[in-house]
Amino acid sequence: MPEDIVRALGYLCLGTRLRRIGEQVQAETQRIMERMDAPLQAGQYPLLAAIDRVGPLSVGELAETLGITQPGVTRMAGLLAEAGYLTARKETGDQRIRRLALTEEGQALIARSKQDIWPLIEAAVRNVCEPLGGSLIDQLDQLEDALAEAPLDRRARALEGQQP
Amino acid sequence: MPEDIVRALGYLCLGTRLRRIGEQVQAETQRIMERMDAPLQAGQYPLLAAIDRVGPLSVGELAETLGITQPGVTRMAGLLAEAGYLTARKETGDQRIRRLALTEEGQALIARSKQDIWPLIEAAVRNVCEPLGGSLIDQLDQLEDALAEAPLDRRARALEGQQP
DNA sequence: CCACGTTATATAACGCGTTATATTAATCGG
DNA sequence: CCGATTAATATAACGCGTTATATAACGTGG
Repeated sequence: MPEDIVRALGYLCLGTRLRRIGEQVQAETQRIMERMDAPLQAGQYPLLAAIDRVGPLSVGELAETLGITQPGVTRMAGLLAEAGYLTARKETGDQRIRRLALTEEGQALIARSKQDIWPLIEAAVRNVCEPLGGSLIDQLDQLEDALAEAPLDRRARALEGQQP
Repeated sequence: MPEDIVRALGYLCLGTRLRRIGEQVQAETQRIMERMDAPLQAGQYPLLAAIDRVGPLSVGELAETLGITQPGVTRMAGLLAEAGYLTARKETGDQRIRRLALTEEGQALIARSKQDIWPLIEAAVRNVCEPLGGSLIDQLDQLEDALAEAPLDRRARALEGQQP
């Protein structure tokens, strides 16, 4: 079995490595959500959660809140609107601004997620992260090892039932 | 200024967040490399570095070593070959295997990178990471704050000259 | 009051990862 | 020794981020 070069290069490949671990975590999160019949991609929930938390937001405000660029928000919001979870209406006063709000289905989806799905995901991620200690690189090492030993969806399954 | 929802959601958005930080780190690394006239994308160097380290590798071996999927390697290797840094020749014996080796230019690029570029990048990343302490989430918080205060390329500029 | 700069959003093209599937070479069992 | 299975790579299509640029609405100064 060949060595993991990205891990071996350490600080030099930190960006590549964070992305790689992030993709892994997100893919495993996705598997948990599919098992819970969540209809969206894992990365789409933060947009809905932001609106749920502070009320209708513009495209630009969402970009800031989510930490991604404006074209990314425009596209993601388009998909969520098409799927029926978001509506847009032009701001009265400033017609440039499109204010995005949750539809009934959007609100229902968030309610269900908060109730049944997010606690499970958070417990699984917490479960894999909490034993970690030491420096960031050490912790990422340990995180990857821990994920290899037991992926999140397996941990989620093990934790089911003992959640509130 | 709206709150950062991905940060606020904590463990629930760990995957999204690691990807986001990884993209940021890689983009800043890219800026350092451009300033040093490095001809490639930051993410392409691990492939070359792997071959430099252990000699010519097959597509499958590279996928394992890099921790990405085989189609990703096929494409990246195609681009690097087109750019003149890699050559492929069929394995004598097993004609299915394409063994990838560095060209003269590839070797020269790696030599220059090892000499002038990688130490600078590693110093910059180490500079931003070493002050971090505490749990993984805390460390990622601090990492993002530290990057916001001074991006890697600025740190690299400050560190230039005092590198070996 | 309107031409011009600014702001908000949209569109286009690309980077780099993924999954699913096709293609070709090797191997194995009857 | 040939047909079926397995293994290695390639191709296609998509996800989700980016940068660069276009469009449309707002505000302002000559």
